[in-house]
Amino acid sequence: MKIEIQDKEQYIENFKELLTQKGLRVTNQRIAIFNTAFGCDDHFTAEDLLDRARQLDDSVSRATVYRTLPLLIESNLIREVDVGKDYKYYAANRDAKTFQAQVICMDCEKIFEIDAPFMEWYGKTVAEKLLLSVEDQRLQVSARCDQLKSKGKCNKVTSK
Amino acid sequence: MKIEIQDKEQYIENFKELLTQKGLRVTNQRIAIFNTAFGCDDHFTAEDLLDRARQLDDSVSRATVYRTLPLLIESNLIREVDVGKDYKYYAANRDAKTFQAQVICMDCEKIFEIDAPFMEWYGKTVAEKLLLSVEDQRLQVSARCDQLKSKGKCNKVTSK
DNA sequence: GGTGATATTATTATTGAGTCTCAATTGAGT
DNA sequence: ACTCAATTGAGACTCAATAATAATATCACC
Repeated sequence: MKIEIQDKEQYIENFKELLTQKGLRVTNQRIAIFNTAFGCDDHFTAEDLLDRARQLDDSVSRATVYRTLPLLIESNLIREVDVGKDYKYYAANRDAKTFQAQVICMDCEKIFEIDAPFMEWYGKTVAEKLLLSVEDQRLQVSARCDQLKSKGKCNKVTSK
Repeated sequence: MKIEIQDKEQYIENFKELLTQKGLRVTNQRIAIFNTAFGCDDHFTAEDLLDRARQLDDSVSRATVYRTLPLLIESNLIREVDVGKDYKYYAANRDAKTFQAQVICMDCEKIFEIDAPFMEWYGKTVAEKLLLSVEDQRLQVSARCDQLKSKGKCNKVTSK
């Protein structure tokens, strides 16, 4: 689909602009990392991103991936998803949607993100009662996909 | 207060019973770790627990703390609290209350736990729509205690 | 009380995600 | 093309947590 490609071109232009605006350089590595991250349809870890980015540019190093991730998050091109594991997941922000709830299957590690505006209000209310100002919040649901598996709909991921 | 002490005695008896029921031994180290963990009024990390347990019994090792923690959790004597840091917090379960929401102050790392039955229902509903069965869930709120600090009520913790 | 099989332990080494250092390289303005 | 500060990759490092191992304690039986 042509529109998708044009979309991506536009996003990469935005990314380049953001870099120059911040006085940062447009390097091959940053572009490779951006293209990889933004091209991912699923949730990915920093290590996933490293592996995939190296397929575009094998000079990309782990340090650069970790250095570029905050840039991509800050510019709202990707989002960080903490599901209580000891590593973080990330996902491309292709549309303007925000999600406040994450459901993760403990078996296949598939992540579902859900818009939960009520929850946002709820957490804010709870925190304000404690005289705290909310910085960030999320509903984190750990689940199992027995039903999905029995229907053959569970995309079991290769073991890590 | 005498009642408190009796309570604790009863809990320690429960713990000893659980150990023997599982065919595990009642060792000095396990008792020291239990006493320390159950005696903590605040939230503590595994490392905190190690330090404090060693004040009772300096032979307690880090590995034993990490081995005993799951036992204490399984027997419902303490609970694990994941606040999105790269280490976990724990807290004694002195009463039968369960909490579904955690508010953590990003400045002083103080943790507030709140009973949020609505949240539990909400998460369950969300997961079931995805054909997933809920294993565990929590509302995680990251906040700042500016108001508490300005009132001198923020118990700033020593820097880690 | 002694004996042996078995748990349990402390010590040490290792893992794994993420960070830091620093010499070498590179992009962008001139 | 030249310059120089920004950026890089490689590898050492951190820190929480886990595994491996060899020493120690405990229990059942005598």
